[in-house]
Amino acid sequence: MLFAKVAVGLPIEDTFDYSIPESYQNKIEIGMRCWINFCHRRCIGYIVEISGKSDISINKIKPIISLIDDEPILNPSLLLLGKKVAEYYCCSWGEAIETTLPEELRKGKIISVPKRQDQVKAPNKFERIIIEDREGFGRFKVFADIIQKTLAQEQSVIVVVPDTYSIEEFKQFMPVFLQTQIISLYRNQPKEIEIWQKIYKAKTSFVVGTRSAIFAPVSNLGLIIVDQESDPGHKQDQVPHYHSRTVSLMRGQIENCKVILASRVLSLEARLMTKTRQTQVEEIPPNRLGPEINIIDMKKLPVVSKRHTLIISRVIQDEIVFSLTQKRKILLLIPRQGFANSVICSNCKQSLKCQRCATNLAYFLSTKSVKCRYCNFSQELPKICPSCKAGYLKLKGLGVERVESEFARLFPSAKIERFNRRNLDKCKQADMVIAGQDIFHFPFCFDISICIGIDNLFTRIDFRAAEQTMRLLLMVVQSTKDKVFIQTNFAHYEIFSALKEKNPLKFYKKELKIRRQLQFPPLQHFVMVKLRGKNESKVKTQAEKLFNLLSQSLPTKQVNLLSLTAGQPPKLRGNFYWVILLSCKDPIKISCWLRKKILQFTTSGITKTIDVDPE
DNA sequence: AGCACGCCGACT
DNA sequence: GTCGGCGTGCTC
Repeated sequence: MLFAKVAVGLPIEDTFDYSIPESYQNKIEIGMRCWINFCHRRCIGYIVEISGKSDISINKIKPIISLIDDEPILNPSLLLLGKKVAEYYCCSWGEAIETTLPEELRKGKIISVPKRQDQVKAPNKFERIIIEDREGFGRFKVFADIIQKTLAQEQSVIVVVPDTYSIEEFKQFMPVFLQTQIISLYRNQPKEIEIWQKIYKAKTSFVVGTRSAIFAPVSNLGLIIVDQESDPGHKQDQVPHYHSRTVSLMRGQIENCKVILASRVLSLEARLMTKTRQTQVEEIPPNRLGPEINIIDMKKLPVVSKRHTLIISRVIQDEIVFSLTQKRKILLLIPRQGFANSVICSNCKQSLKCQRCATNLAYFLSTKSVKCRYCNFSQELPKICPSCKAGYLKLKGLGVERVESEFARLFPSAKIERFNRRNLDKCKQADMVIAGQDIFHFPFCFDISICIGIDNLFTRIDFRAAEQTMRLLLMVVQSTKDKVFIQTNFAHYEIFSALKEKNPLKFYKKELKIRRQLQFPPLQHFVMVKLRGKNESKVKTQAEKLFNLLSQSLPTKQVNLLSLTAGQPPKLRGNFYWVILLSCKDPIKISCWLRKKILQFTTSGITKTIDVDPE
């Protein structure tokens, strides 16, 4: 009698034993998919072990219905990677396996894969390399050299970038002979299965893709590059909430290969790694003297009138006029969407709220509508206040659309273009480009850059707010030749003096010190347990109950239970949220215990999700 | 996660 | 009496 241990893509801890019918006994291999009857349903199982015995009583064991694959579609190292991801990110092995696979394969689509030959691999070792590219794009030359060497040794390369646009960008920075070898990979792309299959079959491949590409089924892996490693696009927004940086290091260790983490502005996580001896650090210095940096203190500006608050200060306005006559290229950065942040009643002072979320609706001029930034709910702008039926509605908080219309009025002769990902060519010819943070996905360079409306980026109650703002502003500095203007009400903040002194390291040193004092990431890992449900008070009481349960049974002193708070925002898409925050040195220590606690804590109407290293 | 089982209230 | 609401627990 032969038994297979099978993992399923459900949030359940164990693998399950199934008997293997006679006809499959000499065909079955670890890493194949099969159909099984599980919990009154037919579902897909992933074979992770084959054994002559089982600890489960024989009358409970059901047979495998059928094998889906002729050959394993998961090789041993990908199975092991799935296991590590599950342990670290606190999900089941089956769930982790499923995130490594394209959707059609998770649904049972049959594909043919060749028999895997034993990998003949040059002796390699796990190596961690960190590159900070302060030049802006100089790292691509370094990448091209090492990629070429790796491919020449008949080893595969995986490059992970934060979004699909960056795949194209990466391609363009490669020399032509490498460009032609690139296979783009991202979830739900056309012909995803064919491409996946092609990568599986090839002896070596050069894959460039978004975060899921870290699971590409390449053979003979020799190099992983995580580019723009500090970009939030590297974090998966569904369970398991994995991060390309973390998974790339896991895979590098399993497959004994080089892992390069690179960025124009490194994350604090990567910065901390540079302090250890096992990490090789390379810095690409800027190839020119940086721009002059001007911090405009809005508190010191004269108030013109209460009605007309100035969008930009006089200094900046003069600078723009002058620069336009000199035909210099201007960037106006305003990282806020829409026309106005919120819509407030002049009588009852209530702002328009989303029906499904605890959020303010923002006004969009282009569609003359109000929209929720979280759930995309939108409606026409009401004429009168819906809550008091009196008074009129006022627009508050400037967004990019308002800035655009104001600038068109202020500088009628200038060619102003609002940046989006489809009008690159127009932006290249414009005098002035108005853009949000997404501008930095493209290799633009400006003479003058102006940053406004950034105050609420770093005053957010989020421990990463300062770091993220610094990252954005440093990217502005890197992309500017002559002058940078930053308009703020908080000119005395540390972040600005570090920028002005051109000493970002001063900021990062201090920031790391604060994180160390508070025992925050990257020195500790956060683990977030989110509870969600339709009934507000029930979510709250259950969250309190779970919090108390956890506090009574903390496994070791290394695990800290930090807080129980309402979600941010507290209501989203009709669900109320409560969040329990834990911290620890090593998530693996926490996840097994946490999963058990949470699995035994079942309450109907409430969904729990775990996010390790939340953004 | 799904889905069956079981325990209570409303109703022909 | 019994239909169905949802809370609880199991899945090889």
